[in-house]
Amino acid sequence: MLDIKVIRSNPDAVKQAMKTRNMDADAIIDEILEIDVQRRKITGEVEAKKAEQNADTKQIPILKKEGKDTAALMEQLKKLSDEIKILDSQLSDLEKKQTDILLSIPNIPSQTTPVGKDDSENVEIRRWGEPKNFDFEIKAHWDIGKDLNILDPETAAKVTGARFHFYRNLGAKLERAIINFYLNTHSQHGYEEILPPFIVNRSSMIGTGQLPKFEEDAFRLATKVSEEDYFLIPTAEVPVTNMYRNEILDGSKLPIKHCAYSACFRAEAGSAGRDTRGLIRQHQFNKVELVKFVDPETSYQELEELTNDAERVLQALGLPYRVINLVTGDIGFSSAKTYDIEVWMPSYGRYVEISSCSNFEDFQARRAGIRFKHNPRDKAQYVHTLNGSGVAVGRTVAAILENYQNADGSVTVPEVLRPYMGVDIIK
RNA sequence: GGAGAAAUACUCAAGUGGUGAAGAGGCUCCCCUGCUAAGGGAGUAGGUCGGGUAACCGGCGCGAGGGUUCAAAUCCCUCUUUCUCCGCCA
Repeated sequence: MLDIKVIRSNPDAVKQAMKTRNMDADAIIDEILEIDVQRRKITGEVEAKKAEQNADTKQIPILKKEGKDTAALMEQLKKLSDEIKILDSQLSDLEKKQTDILLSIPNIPSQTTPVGKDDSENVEIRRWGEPKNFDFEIKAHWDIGKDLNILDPETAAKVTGARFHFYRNLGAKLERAIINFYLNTHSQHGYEEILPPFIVNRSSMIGTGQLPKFEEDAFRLATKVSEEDYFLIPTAEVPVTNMYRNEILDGSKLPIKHCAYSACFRAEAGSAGRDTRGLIRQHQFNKVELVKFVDPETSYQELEELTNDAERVLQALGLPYRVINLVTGDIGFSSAKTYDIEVWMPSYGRYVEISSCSNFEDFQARRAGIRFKHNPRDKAQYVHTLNGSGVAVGRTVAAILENYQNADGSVTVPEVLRPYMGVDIIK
């Protein structure tokens, strides 16, 4: 959420920033400014009346004690009270409108995010590893998985529906090995491991920016567990970031770094027909997420380090990848700057996203109320939040099956995973 | 799922409709002291919103949201969480 004060003091800059996201927000910014003027005017009026009410109300017990008649004063105060009620309800309407609009405006891109229309203009930052040249006809991971009897989407289609998978045998074991390898690696590099709930309430979804705008992408539970709406998490970012919702953190504890495994659930509402085969685009997939809460002054340095931390596991697996800097027209709703890490996928003949590392600056922190103080007497200020996949597990399986496939249909297990798997080869 | 109790500041905790939400611990500062402890004194309701160049002024704020009332921590309703007991359960 943007700070209304920023919009108030610099509306043209905000409008311009939204244009770089391919969003014409001129009308909505003008509307919110008008609401803001109204809101502050009525706030002044109602607070003056409340001050008067408070002062006069205090007179009543004094007058009563003196044995004087309070009927006239009480009648007068009744009128004042009615006026306050009317103004209060106008005010809460305006506040709600203002908040609704603020929640629907995306973050302002960082100055270091390149301006560009769409993903075709994303800027490649670096590459690691060399895509392997195969001297046989390569197979896509879904065919490898089927032939080795380790991936079974057909049974999942019967049991659940499209875009779900059963993993079997060494496939299941490979997925589990990768999760363990990722968590072990990240927790050795200063990330405290978290195993979060996979269901969150509406406030948490708003806190990280999935709601109110993208409800159609989320799985909402139809069964009522409580009065609150419950959602399946689209990423561990949601529960882990919201761990500190409405808290004031001790500044000396920053940066706080967490890694978390979770299953992730996405409706993929707008992606019908895309990546329908294989593990690339599923309604449920596994991911290890990295989340950081940092001092605003260090957040861009922290983004570089977080990206490096995600890259580390791909390097250890020997999977070729590249890092790209997303342009303003391609970054996500809550992000100010995003690096995507794309892994080489032989069957696609190109790099495919396997991690997305973002600095949200104070956008999520303001929504979720996550602040810090260095000193108890300081004014609390918003932390900067960052997160990145470290990395997507299902896509890692796809990349391993394809990049490590052999002419005989078997798949070599990357060396770092062998202690977890107990085998060198899947055949 | 059933029954009961609770939620007030960093912690503990008093407060059954009325002018400033007690008190204690802790913390900060000061005094005393060669230093530390003990002792003495003062401060300490966070936070947020609005106004103001500022000092400051005002509103809100007792788990959350509504309601009653001139006035709500206090009365009523709904919800959330925690605890105790019963039932069920991996």
